[in-house]
Amino acid sequence: MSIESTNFIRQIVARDIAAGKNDGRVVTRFPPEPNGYLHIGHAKSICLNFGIADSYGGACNLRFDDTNPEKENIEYADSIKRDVQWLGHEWRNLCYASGYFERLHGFAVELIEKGMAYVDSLTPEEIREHRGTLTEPGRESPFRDRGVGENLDLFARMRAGEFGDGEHSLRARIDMASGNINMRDPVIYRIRHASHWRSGDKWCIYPMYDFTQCLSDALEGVTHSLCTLEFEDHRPLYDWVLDNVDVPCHPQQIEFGRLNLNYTVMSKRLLNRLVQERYVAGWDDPRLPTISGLRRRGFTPASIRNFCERIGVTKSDGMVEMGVLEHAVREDLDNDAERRMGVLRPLKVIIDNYPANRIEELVARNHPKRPEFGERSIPFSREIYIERDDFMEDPPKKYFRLAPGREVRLRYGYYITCREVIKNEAGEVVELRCTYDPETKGGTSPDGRKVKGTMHWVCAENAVDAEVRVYDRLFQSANPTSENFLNQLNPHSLEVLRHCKLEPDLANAAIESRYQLERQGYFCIDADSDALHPVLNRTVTLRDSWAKQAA
RNA sequence: UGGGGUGUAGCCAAGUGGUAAGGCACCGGAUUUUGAUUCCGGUAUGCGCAGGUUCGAAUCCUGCCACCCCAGCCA
Repeated sequence: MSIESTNFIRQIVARDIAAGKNDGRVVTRFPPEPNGYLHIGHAKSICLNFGIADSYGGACNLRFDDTNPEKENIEYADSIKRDVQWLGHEWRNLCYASGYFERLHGFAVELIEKGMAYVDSLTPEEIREHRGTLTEPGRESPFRDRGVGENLDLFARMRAGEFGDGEHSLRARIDMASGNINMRDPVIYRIRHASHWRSGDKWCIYPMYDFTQCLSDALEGVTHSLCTLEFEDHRPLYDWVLDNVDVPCHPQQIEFGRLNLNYTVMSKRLLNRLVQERYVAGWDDPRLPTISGLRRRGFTPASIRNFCERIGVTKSDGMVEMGVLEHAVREDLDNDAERRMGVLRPLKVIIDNYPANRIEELVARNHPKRPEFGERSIPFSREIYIERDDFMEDPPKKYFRLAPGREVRLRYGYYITCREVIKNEAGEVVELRCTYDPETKGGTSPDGRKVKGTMHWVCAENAVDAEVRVYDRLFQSANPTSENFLNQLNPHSLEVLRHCKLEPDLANAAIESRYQLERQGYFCIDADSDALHPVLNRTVTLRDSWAKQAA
């Protein structure tokens, strides 16, 4: 059920193909920096880039934009590859900006030779002072007019390691008076005596983003270089570099709005803090909007792809409601997940007129609408568990679950009627005594009498004891800001339920397999499970019009 | 007082001069052994605001307003 939308970027690509631009080729790339884990916002970019390549017979590269050795590492790079693949995409080439370091250096030399770049010996602070402000032009560096020979010599010595970090930098010679601050002689190389996760200690000068991105794109023959809105005013620089150096092609940068999702944060910096400072259990904490977190939570790749398709791609920066993502998983899992029964907050029910030693097997469908999913048998006996919420001693109007004297249907089981309520000394209901109607096996009565409620249940004797982790939004605020986000954490974002009772079939469920627990929601078997003790994550609840009505 | 963007329903989003698609959410109703799913129906006399052009404007013009991004040797 994948919808292929059109959007302004696809229109540009289609138009370019029709016009014969780039000989009709389409090459895109997804260029993450390996300094953190991917999140749902990256998924939007991944789906866009790979999706366009797919539908126009092109190719998409995965390229690590690894020009800042101090922040990057291989763990991040590995996680990125894993996540892209899990989402279901295949890159044509696996590339690294660091793989272009030698050629990038050559382009820098070319710029110097043309008098379009110079070695500046101002300190970082002085450079900042010279840059001017948003409303005032910058001032030229006293080193701006150094001769080509001197620049070449200094740049060579920068590379050779003769200088310390920050002593010199290489700057593009553009326009210190430009209204666009990115054009005020941007630094394109800096000295950093740091070892790089791929190139080791080979380099002590590293190219900056603006110099690297456009040239990497050109070297890979990228036709459409898609990035987010904040790079819009870098585009003149992107084009300047490509226009002034001898490259095989000139990719077109196109910007789109990044994804914002309410009740969560998407910034890598903030996510990193949540992980490093232990507000969550790791990058794959199911409460996080990271790909690995969503995966552990039970989201499917298809649901994420459909979500990305549905929210569209535009230049307006909007805030998408979490409900859209939730709808996407429900839709996918409703179709694909097998059904089981499980009781999260058990209440014991004893069926007085059912023989004490008898256990019978009842037949349940694994999916209400897909017979090919088959059937399973579930045990039934005198003692069962039902959900505490499914009983009320003094029910409100329109409540059609169990109550004193009421008859309900046990799904795939019998009709039972509540005869007696057993309480402890504190007055809490601890047990129900019921009777069943032997004529209603399977859930229908020969006399055709109607019962309003159908409830899930689990046979007490054979139930599997499980831990279930139920999640709520990580933040209480729809739009947590970087200043207040720690204060906005939702203290109830994780609730661990122990001694939940599942039907026996679930004892052997595979890690990462997904089920619908009928009437409750979709759940995913967590990696913390062991043979005796499954752990489930609740991905999302079912829609619940009763909860809405009761509230 | 600089530069670059964006404004269509509660949220996303089509629309490219011919009379406001679709999705999510929401509200009705039907079916239902999951209060689920599914199915039907409803929800902008209105497109940031004000003028103008035109037989006709969300689309073109003018002026305003609001919001977002930019002053890392981060990406």
